Amino acid sequence: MTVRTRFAPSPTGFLHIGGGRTALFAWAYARRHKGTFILRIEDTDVERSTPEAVKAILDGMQWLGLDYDEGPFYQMQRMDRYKEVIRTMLAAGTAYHCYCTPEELDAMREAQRARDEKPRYDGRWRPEAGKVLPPIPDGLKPVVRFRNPQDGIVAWEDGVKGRIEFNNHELDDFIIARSDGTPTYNFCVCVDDWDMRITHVIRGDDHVNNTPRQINVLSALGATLPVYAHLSMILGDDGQKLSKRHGAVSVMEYPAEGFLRDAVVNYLARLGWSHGDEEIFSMQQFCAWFDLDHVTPSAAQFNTEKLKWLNHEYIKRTESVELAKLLAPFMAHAGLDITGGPDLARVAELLRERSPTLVEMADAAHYFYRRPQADAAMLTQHLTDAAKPALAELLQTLPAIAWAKAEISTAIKAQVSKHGLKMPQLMMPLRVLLTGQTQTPAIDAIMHVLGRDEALARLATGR
RNA sequence: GUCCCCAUCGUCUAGAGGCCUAGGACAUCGCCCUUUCACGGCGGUAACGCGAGUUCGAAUCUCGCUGGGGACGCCA
Repeated sequence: MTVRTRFAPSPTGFLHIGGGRTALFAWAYARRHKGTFILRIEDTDVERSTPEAVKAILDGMQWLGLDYDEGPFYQMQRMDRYKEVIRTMLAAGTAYHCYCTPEELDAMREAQRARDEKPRYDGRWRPEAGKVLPPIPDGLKPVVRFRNPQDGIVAWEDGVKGRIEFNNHELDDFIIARSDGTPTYNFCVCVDDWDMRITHVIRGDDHVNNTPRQINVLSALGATLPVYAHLSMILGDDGQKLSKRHGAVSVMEYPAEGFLRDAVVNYLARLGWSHGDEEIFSMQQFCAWFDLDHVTPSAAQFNTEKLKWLNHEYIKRTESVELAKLLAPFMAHAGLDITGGPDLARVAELLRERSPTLVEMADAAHYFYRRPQADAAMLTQHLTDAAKPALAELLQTLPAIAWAKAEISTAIKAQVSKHGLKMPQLMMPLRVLLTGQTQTPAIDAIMHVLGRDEALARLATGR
């Protein structure tokens, strides 16, 4: 039997980081087993579903590199099928009409809560042998409820949590079709998973409570049950539940903040799953390794510091030409025109060791494309009287040397020793004049990349 | 309230009864390297929530407690 997994988001917002990881795991499981990965859009909540959200989810998955083999299927386009199944269930007696109004249901729940009971439908419209049902109210459209078994237990061997069981009497007869005839989530999922021959349902933890209901429906339908595997949730950096106030919760905020795709995927893969001591691995490697056995059942806290570290590792491993391509949009976004300046790949090469993200790299690249503003205090501090003669003489010698890193370094060191200075005494003023900063890569490398004319022009301002 | 789930360093985790005086990674601290800051190298601090039990032996199994989380919609 070939493995078939699915990712089934509801299009009510962007693809958040938790959904991204769920998709990643479901995808990886399919890839690992040479199976099929299906994308299904659960848009039966017409009120909240939007085309923009569908696009946002598609964009998020594409950025993560999660390709699907079938779909996207839209539940709204499968209405006829759901209604057909509801008709057969009604006929088979595994579902029935209920004429309770929402107000009636609210009152019922309230009363139960007041009695410290678990709120659940009391079955007043559930047909039983010998039971007399209430008279059908005029002009009221009924909902359809699933006739849930009242005895016994529903249990399954969860792919990540192990055996989980519920008592059927904890469950009530939930609504499978609204009074307007549209089917509800817990029902559509069953029909879809059945029709799409899903073998492994890998989804968020919050669905554990839906699982026994879905198993019961599937059983009533005579369907074979998939394997269920519930992934624990991802908490924010502060240990709190992820929400809008937690900064980057949308997957698409990560590329915007200068994170590399592979780094984010790698990081997500390690949240709740591990392969021994492996920390850095490719997507391909992940697919080869991924298994449910090593998915942790406990919740994981997102750690941006570690993501940054990983991102930096990936930046350090990226070819400078490739890095320049990734960096270019961030330069433009920072308002830096790189045409006419040094080759961006050479700049990236110098900055990669010190830039955990592309945003930070672009930020650090400013002075290569824009002359620094002289900071009076900084100059006073570093451009000392002791350094000035050395600088003046350096300016005399630089025009004549071969413009290569080693030659530049030699020329600087010559002045350092000739004027009896310590290295930093000349390096720091050079650094400030060249970059306007005190923290930069090596001076000789910067001068080399800047080019002789530009370097001399900047140094001349300190004379 | 009821049901369900979870529980190893600050964080992500290794760990499926002896290999654990609990390993790795991020963060943190110290030292080294050094042309500043980084990078890098070396080293350190730091955890099995508590209590019973099973066993010759428990981070690993069982039970209880405590603490977290989730679900209880004509939302998904």
